[in-house]
Amino acid sequence: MRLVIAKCAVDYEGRLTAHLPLATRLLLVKADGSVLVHSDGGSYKPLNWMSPPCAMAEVSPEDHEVADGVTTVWLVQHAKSEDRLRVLIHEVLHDSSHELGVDPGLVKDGVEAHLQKLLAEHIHTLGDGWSLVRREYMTAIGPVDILCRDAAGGSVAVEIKRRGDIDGVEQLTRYLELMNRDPHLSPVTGVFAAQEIKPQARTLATDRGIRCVTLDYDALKGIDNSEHRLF
Amino acid sequence: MRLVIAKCAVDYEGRLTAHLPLATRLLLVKADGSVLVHSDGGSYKPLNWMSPPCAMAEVSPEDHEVADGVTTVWLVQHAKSEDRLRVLIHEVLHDSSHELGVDPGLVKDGVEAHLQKLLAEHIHTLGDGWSLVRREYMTAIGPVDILCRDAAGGSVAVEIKRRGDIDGVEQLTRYLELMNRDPHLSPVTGVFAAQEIKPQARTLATDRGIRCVTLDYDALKGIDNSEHRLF
DNA sequence: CTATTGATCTCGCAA
DNA sequence: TTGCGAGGTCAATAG
Repeated sequence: MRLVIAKCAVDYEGRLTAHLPLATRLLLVKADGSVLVHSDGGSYKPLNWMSPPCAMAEVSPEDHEVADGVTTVWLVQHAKSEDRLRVLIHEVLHDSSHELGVDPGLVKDGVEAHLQKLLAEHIHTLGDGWSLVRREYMTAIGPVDILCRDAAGGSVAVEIKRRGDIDGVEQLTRYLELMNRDPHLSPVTGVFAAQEIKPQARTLATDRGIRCVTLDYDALKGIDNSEHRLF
Repeated sequence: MRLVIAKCAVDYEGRLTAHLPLATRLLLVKADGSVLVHSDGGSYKPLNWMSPPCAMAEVSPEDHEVADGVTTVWLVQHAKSEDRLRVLIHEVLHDSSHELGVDPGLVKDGVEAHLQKLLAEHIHTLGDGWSLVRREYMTAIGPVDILCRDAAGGSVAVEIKRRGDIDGVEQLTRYLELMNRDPHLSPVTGVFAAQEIKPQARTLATDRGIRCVTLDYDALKGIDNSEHRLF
């Protein structure tokens, strides 16, 4: 990893065109050749960047650029597209390189995938006698999060969100419409499950005969832990 | 801006829980107090981070952490939520600070707003004899990107996306439903225009009688340039 | 202030 | 490889 603090201007051409006027910024060159241009504020998103796979070459500035005070030009070209970045460097204030090695990576907990897995494993929390058919049940317009059967043997499509919004209700409605046209599945009822359900989404869902269930992530994890302890 | 290369482990607690095992990484502390943890690969997204507003404090490690080899702990606390980041530093390999000043910011060109402007100016690319009524035509549920008339004088609502997804078709459908209730406008047909249209979106649109058009940004720009050359 | 929507989205998973 | 949905989404804009 190479860290450069430099007075520079940057031009990007690719999916869009973008330009950064002359200022002092951090240029970060990673081991895979990718480049990030960061300012001293904003968020974690760089002002400009090039994603891997790409290659960086230091080239000589053109005459008019030399006249403007440019000393070096970094030309960063994406390997599989026409995306390219030109960094016009006027002055280098810091330049250092460091060996970091491969990162073991991030361990996450608490996102929707985990909710889905937990609910699938404990589908009976939706009702006594309920059973899982499968997760990510594929339909022509996309996968339903969970397909299961209620105590009476009726099919139930479950849509899971971390935050239950109107979009999620629309999505589930589309699935239900489609699945109810399939005589092998019909009738299919719907359950909208989320850690938090917005009032508008709840109203819309209820109006369409979709049951709303608020999920308690910690409680589900608790069930999971206590069941594991049985072994 | 402070740049630190250090052997460290990181724990995040907030909207989710995440952990980074011990490894050598870049710690980037910006002027607003925000912190980014970068590895030597991946893309522009940090492995872990804290967004402003937040405050960073160096605290003493606990006894068991000292036993593990921790020399310093950075505690980064978000100002308006319970989000916090703990960086357990084992060894500092580089540490430097730099004054960057305020950044003038990025200038962009080629996003959805430009597509809309270009298509409005060259509405005849949708069909001979077509004419623009207006951009951002206001309805009770929001603005339709473009309202125009076809050669026969029929009203056409155009929804523009950079990438055509199912959401965009749903949006256009809602506009069409509403507009077709207005006797002054009805009948209104729909055009779904995007640089790239997903198969599922195309299927849904076609099923609803909405025409799909793939936009070529460079071609539209080309038309624009060649027309400018006439003056 | 909240709500909506685009993004050079990025990232991960599954067909 | 490609497509699709989630994201600690972020960030800009409208209401």
